[in-house]
Amino acid sequence: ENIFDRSRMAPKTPIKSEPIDLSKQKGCTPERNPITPVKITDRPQPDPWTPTANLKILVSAASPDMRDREKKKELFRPIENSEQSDTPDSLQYDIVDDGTVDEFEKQRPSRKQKSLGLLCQKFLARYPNYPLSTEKTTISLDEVAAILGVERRRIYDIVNVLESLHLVSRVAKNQYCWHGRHNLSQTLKMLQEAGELQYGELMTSQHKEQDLEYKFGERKKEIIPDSQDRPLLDFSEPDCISASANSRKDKSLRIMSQKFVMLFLVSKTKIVTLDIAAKILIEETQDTVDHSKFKTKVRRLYDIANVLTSLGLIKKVHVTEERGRKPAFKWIGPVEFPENTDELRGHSPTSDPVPGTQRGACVQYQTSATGKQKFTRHASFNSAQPCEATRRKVSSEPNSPRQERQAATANSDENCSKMINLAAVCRQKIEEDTGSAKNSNITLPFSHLPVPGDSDFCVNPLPQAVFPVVQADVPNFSLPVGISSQASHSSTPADSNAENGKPTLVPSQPFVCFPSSSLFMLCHGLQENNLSEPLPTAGDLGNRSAEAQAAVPPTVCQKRSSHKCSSPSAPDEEPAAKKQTLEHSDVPLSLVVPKKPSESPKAESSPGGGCSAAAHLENNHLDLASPAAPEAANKESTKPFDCLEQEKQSQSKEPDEPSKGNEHISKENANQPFQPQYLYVQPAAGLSSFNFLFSANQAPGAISLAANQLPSLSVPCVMVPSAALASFPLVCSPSFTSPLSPVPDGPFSAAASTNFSMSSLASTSPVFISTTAVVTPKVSPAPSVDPQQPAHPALHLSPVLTRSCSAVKLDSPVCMGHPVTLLKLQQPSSAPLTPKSIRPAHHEAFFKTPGSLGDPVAWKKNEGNQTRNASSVQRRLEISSTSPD
DNA sequence: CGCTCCCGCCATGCC
DNA sequence: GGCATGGCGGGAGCG
Repeated sequence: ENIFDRSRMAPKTPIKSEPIDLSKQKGCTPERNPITPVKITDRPQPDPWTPTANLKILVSAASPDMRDREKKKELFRPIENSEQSDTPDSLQYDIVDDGTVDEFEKQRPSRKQKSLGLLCQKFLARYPNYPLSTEKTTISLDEVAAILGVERRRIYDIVNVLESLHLVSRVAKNQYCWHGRHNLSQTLKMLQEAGELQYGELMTSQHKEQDLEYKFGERKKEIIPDSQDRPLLDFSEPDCISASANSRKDKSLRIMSQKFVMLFLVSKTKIVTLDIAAKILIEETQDTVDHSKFKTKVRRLYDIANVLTSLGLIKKVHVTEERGRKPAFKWIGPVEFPENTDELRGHSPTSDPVPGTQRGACVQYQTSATGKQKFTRHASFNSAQPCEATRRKVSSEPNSPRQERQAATANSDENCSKMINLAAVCRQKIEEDTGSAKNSNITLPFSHLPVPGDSDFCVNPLPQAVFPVVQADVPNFSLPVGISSQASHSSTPADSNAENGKPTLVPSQPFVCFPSSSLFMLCHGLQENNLSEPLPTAGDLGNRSAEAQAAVPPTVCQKRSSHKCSSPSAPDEEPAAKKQTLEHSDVPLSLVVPKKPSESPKAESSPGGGCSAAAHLENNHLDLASPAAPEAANKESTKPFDCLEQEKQSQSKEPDEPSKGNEHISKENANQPFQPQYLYVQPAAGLSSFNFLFSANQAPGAISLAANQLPSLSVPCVMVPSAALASFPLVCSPSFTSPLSPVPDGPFSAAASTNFSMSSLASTSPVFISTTAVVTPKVSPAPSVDPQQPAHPALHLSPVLTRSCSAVKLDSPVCMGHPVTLLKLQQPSSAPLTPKSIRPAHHEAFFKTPGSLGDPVAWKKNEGNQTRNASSVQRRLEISSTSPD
């Protein structure tokens, strides 16, 4: 024990680093020692803090209780130091304590020393933030309780909150599995998305507490009936876990924790006061809010807040209002999540626990290196969780059994409010569907989250994560083909490939809308710039390329996928994407396009017929692009598409926002990213009733299909039945595929992509499929700007992909993934596209900035990436055209 | 004085 | 019935 403590002590000071984690395992971290002088002092003192130390030790030996106390004390000290200080005071502080009271203290450690927050820090210090995927750390509640010197009850409080964020998962009685923060980003992303669905509007609109309260109350009741009970996100644990364990009733603390986090994520200000949060949470749960309940809720929130504070996700602040000063908490964790959490991870280890910093950084980071890492990690991650991984994608939830259950339930149930859960559900479904239908491969990347696409709904993001999508996308194309490709990449290069893949395909598409009945849209995401994030690698290149890619995405994606496999290029691309993000974050996408895919393509190739498809894809994208593409390169090409879309949009627009969004996007895109382009396909042969729009970006695949022979298309989109639509304005499609897709595994991932089958379509109702949310990126620039875009055809869309990744699943039956075959879309190339009006020049004008979109939030422009994209969904597709031809 | 929130009773539910 | 969980709220530490 002594040893243990010591190590800890040393580190104390520097809080930042993750000393904690390391400490325990590694012992002392070098860092620490050096860091604080203070420590040194500490060290010198051997074990005994106080003169009586020795005596104490003896006593403790005799008495377990004493021992515990001592432990506590010691433990606390370190922690306190770390926290409180950074300053040397800590030493003094400690010393003082020791000296003064010694025993007394032991007996009566100050309340602070016993706080849940400190306890949680101690707890966290025992485990690495980013444990190797391979190692699974199991936590024994009894053991931990004993070590930390607290009753088990307290450990439950901590673990429940950690579980809500997926830092741990329950494996069995008394046993929890430590996952660390690898999935934190994803989890947060999911929560953000879920939160937006639930609270987004409210928050967006304003923070006012009251407003919120009211709104929430109303909404929740309306919307979320059930959701409350079940965890929005389930995090399930690994498949492995016994399902039985979970069976119990939902843990309110866990749900509460998630909701609480959601509030932060949705909040513009990132500050949430306890009373508001309590009210909101109470309302959800119950109608009656009596004072006592309120008090209880607040107490719980304190518990949760303490843990979150220890995690470095929030910090306490005070908000002064009319009524006075109110306690509140501010979110200091990551705001935008790349989908990949991984990035962070990579860094994090180094850095520390203090989340704030890192996280914030995350976004920024995205350097190539990071990106790579990410992927890699994912891969590893997946591997780690084999079972699940396969099925679900990694990202989202690892666990499966539960999830499955939930999913199932959800499906059946309907969970309710769909909107709310929609995203999640959709995702799952998609996955499931795909899986079942296809292979299961689907694994999709989705895992990330579904990104919602729309501005409204989806707030988030899409971003990065997406990548996986790509893969998915690929698969989409044609399974057969896709698969091959996927497989290949998966196998290969693995990460890179995967990454590439993701983007490629489908990136993310954002969503769909549709009012009109007969239309069917497919959008790809565009990627927003961000998306790309996934791509880590090359950073630089990436930027541009990414942008370029973004524009191109679809095509690119495909290419990528293929490329990836084959070549290195892939990596680059990804990175690029990221960069884009970084750079342009704002911009989402541009339409343009891209082309280029071919560049690398090939390699992978495709195998046979299917392959051919794949191959085609590339070609296709070309095709797609072609019409546009060639131009695309120029950017102008896009126009046509735009036109179509616009029209549609106009029609569809129902949602105003969307349109706006689009516009915005476009502008942004202009910057660089791509715009999403869409191809409008007239109903051709079989589709009589449907019109299709493909996003140029993604389109490739799809299109290609049409053009080519693909027997069936698989689009990574989601389909929604019109009926469903009615209720909802938008649907996002996740790009399924993509999302995370780490897919390394391969097969599935590909599978993931959804296919739509005509049958589904049959309904005539309008459907939208989007892959990515991309939406609108800023197109405009393209024309003029060529600079960016032009660049890297190779890139591929990655960015887009990313976003799109998040797929949405629909609960409704609608979704599905059947393969659709659109055979006919004729349009192979450009023709279809149409351009109705493209406004090239204007595009910028058209596109509104993100801001215009409704959600400002989304806009985080910053890198933002992701978000933006999401919103795009609705947007129209405007593309700028530039001069195509 | 009031914000925090520790502490532990006790309900719930699995085994 | 025993045990693991975890809801809950009294009431005390602390600023």
